[in-house]
Amino acid sequence: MNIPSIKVACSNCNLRELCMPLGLSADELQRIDDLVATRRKVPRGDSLFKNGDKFKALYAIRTGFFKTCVSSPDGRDQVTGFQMAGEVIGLDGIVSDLHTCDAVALEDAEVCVMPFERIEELSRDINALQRHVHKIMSREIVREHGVMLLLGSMRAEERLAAFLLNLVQRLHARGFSQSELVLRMTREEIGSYLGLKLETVSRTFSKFADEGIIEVKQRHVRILKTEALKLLVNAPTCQTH
Amino acid sequence: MNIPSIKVACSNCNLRELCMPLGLSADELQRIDDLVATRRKVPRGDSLFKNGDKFKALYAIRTGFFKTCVSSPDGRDQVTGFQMAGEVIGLDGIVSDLHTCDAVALEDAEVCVMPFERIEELSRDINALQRHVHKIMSREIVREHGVMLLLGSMRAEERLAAFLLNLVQRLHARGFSQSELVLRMTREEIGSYLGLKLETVSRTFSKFADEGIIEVKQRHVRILKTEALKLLVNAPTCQTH
DNA sequence: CGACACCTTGAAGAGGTTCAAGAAATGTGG
DNA sequence: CCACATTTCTTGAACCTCTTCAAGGTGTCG
Repeated sequence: MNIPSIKVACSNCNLRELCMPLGLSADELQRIDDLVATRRKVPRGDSLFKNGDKFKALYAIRTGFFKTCVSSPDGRDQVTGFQMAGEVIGLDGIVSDLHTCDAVALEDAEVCVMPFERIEELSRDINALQRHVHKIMSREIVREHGVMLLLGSMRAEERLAAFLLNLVQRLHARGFSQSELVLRMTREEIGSYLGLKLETVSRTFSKFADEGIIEVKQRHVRILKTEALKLLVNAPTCQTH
Repeated sequence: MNIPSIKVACSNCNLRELCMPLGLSADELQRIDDLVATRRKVPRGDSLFKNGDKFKALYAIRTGFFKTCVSSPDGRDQVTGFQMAGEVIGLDGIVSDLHTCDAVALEDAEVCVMPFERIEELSRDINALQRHVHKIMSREIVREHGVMLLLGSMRAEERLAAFLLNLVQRLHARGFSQSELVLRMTREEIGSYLGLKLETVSRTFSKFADEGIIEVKQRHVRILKTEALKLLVNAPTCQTH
């Protein structure tokens, strides 16, 4: 009775409410268990998939932390997102049957492999799953709208403030602290995501620390004044008129 | 026999190959005709939907030109895309049942209203439609990755060059010229999309014109050296080492 | 024709980058 | 377990791109 405990099953996964729809019948739940073909471990630094890889599956992150990044023909690259437990990656591959970005584990990770054919098959039968898949994709579109707003119209401090608030908010939803976090990515990766150079990220961290808004020790960040960060995001270039 | 000619029908729409899947059976095609509930005219300057509106349908653009834009709580806004005939808008509304951006017609437009409930219903039966919906959403995600790369790592000239190339390429796919185009948006809207100020957009247009790469007369642009634009996009800050 | 929106151009200024050097942490191999 | 190599982070100073502010020109529509 302990060997079957290895069995991959959404029904008893504590992340289910993050990556699967709610309110499924017992029968539907059982069928969804079959969705996850296997699990796959990805050691820190390895890629789950790369630009150009054939698209076969979506991946639900069980543990660990990822970044996704695209690169232009001339070698520049851009981090398009950081993903944590319960989030789904691989959506970029659907349109052309090839992945168009790299997904790199920033710490040892494990993902649930959900073959896309099977997702499509099942979501024809289970309305809640169909709706769920649509929502996941729409959520990603809306998230990217937010990043475009950030990249297109915010200044360095606002970008970093928005970044920190977004991270703690997502971590908090997973039971972690609202005020303390450990960055899993380098300053350079943060900079790439935010459209800034690593020096600017570092300087801005220091500035926030000087102002008593946060405490920074390498990758350990403690937020002392959440309100100050929120103010920074919503009140741009100090217009008081 | 001429009143029914008003009937909304994908099966005899010349844009079908842009917004609908290929290789449908006659039967499937007939059922897809029912997808489009109505058409809706949107005069220039009006919104098709606004941030906060209830999400009910996706819209396929039949004629005209749209911009979509999001805005932050403090009033900044960001153009997230420009859409033309054959493209589908409204995907942002799926996740929360509310639209999270505005879709504004930049010229008199007409759209096909496709109630989302009906899309979901039909795509459970017609595999090609299901796959198509997934691809449309994935395509939007990939497009936004490209915009993030542009906003995060390109300089003004590269951004504008990429923007022009993208526009003509899409226009060309619709049977228009490869080298001549009429901008439907203001410099300010271009700037918002590209993360630049309108003056920078204007100056960069002038610079390209001085260099003989394009001709600009207000909103009329003629591309004289496509290759020069492509070079600008792929060869950044003149690194030759 | 006049009002309004849109576009262009110049000059000064700011925010972020680049280049450079050194400090701190991390990992590796003996 | 320590020493060394490597990666990551911080900070300063000079520079550059884009922005801001301002003024004038162009086009359009009632």
